[in-house]
Amino acid sequence: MVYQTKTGEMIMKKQKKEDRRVKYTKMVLKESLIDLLSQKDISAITIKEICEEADVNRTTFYAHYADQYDLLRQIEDELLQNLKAYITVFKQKKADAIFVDILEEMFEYIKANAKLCKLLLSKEGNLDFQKRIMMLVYDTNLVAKPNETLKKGEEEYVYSFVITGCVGVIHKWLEEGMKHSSRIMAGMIINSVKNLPVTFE
Amino acid sequence: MVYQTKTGEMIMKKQKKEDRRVKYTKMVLKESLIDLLSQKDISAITIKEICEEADVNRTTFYAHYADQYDLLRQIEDELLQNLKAYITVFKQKKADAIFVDILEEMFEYIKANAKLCKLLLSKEGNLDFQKRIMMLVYDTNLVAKPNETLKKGEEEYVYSFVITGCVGVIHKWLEEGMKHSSRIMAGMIINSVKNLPVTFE
DNA sequence: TCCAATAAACAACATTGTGTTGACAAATCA
DNA sequence: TGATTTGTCAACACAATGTTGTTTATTGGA
Repeated sequence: MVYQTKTGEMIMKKQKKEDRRVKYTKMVLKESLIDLLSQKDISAITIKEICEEADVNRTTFYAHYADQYDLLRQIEDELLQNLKAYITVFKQKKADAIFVDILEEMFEYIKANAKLCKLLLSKEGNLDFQKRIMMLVYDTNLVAKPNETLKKGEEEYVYSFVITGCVGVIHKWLEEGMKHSSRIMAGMIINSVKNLPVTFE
Repeated sequence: MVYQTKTGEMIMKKQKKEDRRVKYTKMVLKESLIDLLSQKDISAITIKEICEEADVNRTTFYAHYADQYDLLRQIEDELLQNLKAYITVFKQKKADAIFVDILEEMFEYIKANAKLCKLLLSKEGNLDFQKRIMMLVYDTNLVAKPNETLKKGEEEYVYSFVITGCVGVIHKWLEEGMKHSSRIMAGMIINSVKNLPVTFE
């Protein structure tokens, strides 16, 4: 058996091993769904449609995804993973970055992927995606050090408040065509939360 | 023609005129969908299923709703309208109610409808519903008087921040089985927002 | 480079859900 | 009661679904 090595290696191999055809297929299917999503709700999109637009056989679709929702989920995954990687790289490159810098960078990334982000956060969007953004923020330790004045158990609620609040602001920013700069938006959030019983970074 | 009167009267009549049979049909269909929603995602629920569970002919379903999503939307509508009415009545009954009282009452209402609220805010839930809750909060003037220290345009973002933040807190509260009392939750939100550049009531 | 193993893509299939139609029965309300 | 509305049912054509076995492309080792 080739794969009887360390888990890490296995995963590495699996990633590299993706067939050119598979790569292409997945790419066009993703593009097709994103395109259709800008026209109508995911529930109104059929697999037949996605495949016709992508010029891929329907059977091929089923070989990779269970349904439209599964495909969307993987699109979301990709975006979130890329964002995470982007922030990680930024943190390494600029070790002295403070919270506002990282937030600004986050807004920049969202801006660069505005079309997709807007779709995923649109009114037809899924609450699960919002939750996963929250988990990401949580994981990357953007929000930290709950104030000691808080009772135990309360801090979790303040976290929820802040993170969902941030998502709401991002959403509004996208909807209004990103009129303000990333720096201004980052500053606005800092300003909103600076008096909350949590501190950052 | 009977209905050639003032628009107001027409609507009144239309509302009152709902047939008992129609009422029953709509009721069982709503119950059926809510029941199915606790088992699986709305996208996996077929109209056939809903009708079988409700023991209603599929044709009858189509007489009232376009699809599952339309039915769900109307369930949401009903919940939001009832909440709005509930708060309005409370405000009239207790004219000296301050913000924390109204918030508490809101949590009480959500608690009384916990099963449905939880479903609608679950990870499969729709962002549109969240947005409509926000509109409701906005309409009932729960959040008011933006601080004059804010630049124009910024206040809107703080609104978004606060309201989505609140929804996040409600969500977490429901998910964790409503361990804290409504009063405590209301206090927690007040505590979170009291230092924000907005005031309440 | 070539060959064999592997996996992807495809066309055709039966199945299922959809949404609509028209005829009929039951319930409503004035 | 009698006119009207609404629900029911059977049947319909249609479209989307998910699975079958077969063909074709890619990869990695000799």
